[in-house]
Amino acid sequence: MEVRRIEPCCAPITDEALSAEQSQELARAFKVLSDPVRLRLLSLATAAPTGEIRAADLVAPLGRSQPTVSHHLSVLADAGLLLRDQRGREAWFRPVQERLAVLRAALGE
Amino acid sequence: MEVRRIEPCCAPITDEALSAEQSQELARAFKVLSDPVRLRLLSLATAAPTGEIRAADLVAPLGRSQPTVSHHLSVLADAGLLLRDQRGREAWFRPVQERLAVLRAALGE
DNA sequence: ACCAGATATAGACAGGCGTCGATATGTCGG
DNA sequence: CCGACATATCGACGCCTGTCTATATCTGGT
Repeated sequence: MEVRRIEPCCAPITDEALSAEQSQELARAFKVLSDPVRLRLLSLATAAPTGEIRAADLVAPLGRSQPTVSHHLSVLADAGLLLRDQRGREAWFRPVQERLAVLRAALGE
Repeated sequence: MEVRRIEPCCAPITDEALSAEQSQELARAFKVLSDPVRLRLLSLATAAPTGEIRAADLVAPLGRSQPTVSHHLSVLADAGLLLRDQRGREAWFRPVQERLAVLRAALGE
């Protein structure tokens, strides 16, 4: 999907007009959030009691195949929204609040 | 694109896990923001001195055809992010801050 | 009435993306 | 070592979406 790490790129879109490059970068970021599976993964990671989730535990609740879940986790990790922690053969993920904050800030206020 | 009016649908994704339906609705909303042309239209509307923009004035700056611009304006209007004001043969648009606030709230805090 | 301007609609095309099954890679336990 | 488990990668398929040209619709002025 051509995912890039989400970085602060511009003033809130309520403040001033975006350049072509800025709008492209922001659009890429929002595209990461534009899939229901990824949003659920993100919310499940945040809602987890321990603050982290294991990839294998997500396949059943999401009703998607293991490769599909793995794919979406990679997209979220590439964007910096999830931090991957490999422990032996298991992959654990925890959310990175600062990345979400970047997008929230881009929406104004 | 199956665009629906953006409405408050759920607690911030930082607070609790999303249901399948909630994640689908949120994903639809973010999909509207996942295109650079639409983000620019939105920011141009907000940055306009008078607080509104005319469709015809957006074709040249965006470098897209008139039908393409018209299409994206419709998507934004269907989502409720822009309010359409038809004046004779001209179409004027003004941003609706509350819709953006809904998405900002969904990102937490 | 007519013409020019502004916008919307229709249809077509290409590229992108989510999804899957099959398979590879890597890891732990016995 | 070897088998079971966890995850990643590959290749393919189908749908969705952004884009265009061409055309229709509507409005305002002359």
